[in-house]
Amino acid sequence: MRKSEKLSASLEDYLEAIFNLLEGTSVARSKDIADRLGVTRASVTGALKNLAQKGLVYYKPYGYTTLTEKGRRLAGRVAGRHQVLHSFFSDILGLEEGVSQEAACLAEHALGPEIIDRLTVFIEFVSRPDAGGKDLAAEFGLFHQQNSDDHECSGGPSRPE
Amino acid sequence: MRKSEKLSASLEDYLEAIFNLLEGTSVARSKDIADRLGVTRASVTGALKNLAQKGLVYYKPYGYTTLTEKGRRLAGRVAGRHQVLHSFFSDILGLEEGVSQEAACLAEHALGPEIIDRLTVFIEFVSRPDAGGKDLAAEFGLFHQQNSDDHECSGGPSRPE
DNA sequence: TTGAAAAGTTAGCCGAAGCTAACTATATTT
DNA sequence: AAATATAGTTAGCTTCGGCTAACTTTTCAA
Repeated sequence: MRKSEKLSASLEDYLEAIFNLLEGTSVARSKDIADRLGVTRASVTGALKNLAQKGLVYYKPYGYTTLTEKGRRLAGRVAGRHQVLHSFFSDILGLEEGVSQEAACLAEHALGPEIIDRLTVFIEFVSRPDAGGKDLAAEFGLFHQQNSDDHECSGGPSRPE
Repeated sequence: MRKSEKLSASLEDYLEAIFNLLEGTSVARSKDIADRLGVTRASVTGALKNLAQKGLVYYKPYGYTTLTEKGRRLAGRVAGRHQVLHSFFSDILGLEEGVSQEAACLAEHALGPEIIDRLTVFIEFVSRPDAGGKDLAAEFGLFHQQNSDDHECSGGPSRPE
């Protein structure tokens, strides 16, 4: 029962998608997973077989797909990482919803537990009611705004890159 | 000259490695790139051809490899992302050197310019001399330490995972 | 109830990025 | 200068994770 061999980013994505679909009352249909991840149904079938083989989902061709206990735990952790990152990007850095979500999706596979744990504590720290009588996020919002005024030259979106 | 088709994480790693090697007085030998990235020399050859084809490095079999102007710019940006992330993990979250480096390596490919820019400003914000008379990083260090005492149960490293 | 539409599966292909093994070129040592 | 060690290359294989096209199963509506 050890190691679990660490999932690929791709498989983590599938697991997380299933987890989220199952939460939203609806059932985890192959089509929905495909849509959510922007892949074809065929790819989903492949991934499900893979996850089933690893004991993370119950899979039966043409049947309902659900998570095993192990799969649910793992998926929950992935979703948790996502949540923490999203919260940091959104609530603290004050980035737009879309940007925050996308970045959280990408980064959630790259960052290990040490980072996520520490970041969690950091968010807690910054959000605690008595932060020396200041709201750090709000304060940073101001700082950032002033700062961007300094650098903004014309009106267009910066960084054509 | 547009799009540049966005490099894969792997190719960004090669580019960054070459960039770093070239900075450290030494020249970018294939063997060194291989060692640094933990891949075989054969893989390096493949990557170099690929990068050359994209106009990012000058490559001649058995010859010296250097960056083109375009390659240098791009590599610099990647290295910059790395630096920003490392600084955040290390200086603000107070994570160990090793953990910070590793995480920066992995995350640097996932996060877009919006995040990196904003994070840069955030670091600046937190590090500015007059942060309401407080050193946020140090304060967080304390907070985190107390906090971890609460959760630490036995003596061993947490999260056997 | 039957027949089309939608969902799911299968087979076979592709590109990326690694690897090994065997080869070639360059460097170093004697 | 010849021999050997080291660096670099090539060819061919593997795995992963997508894709398309064609097929099967299920669902649903006439």
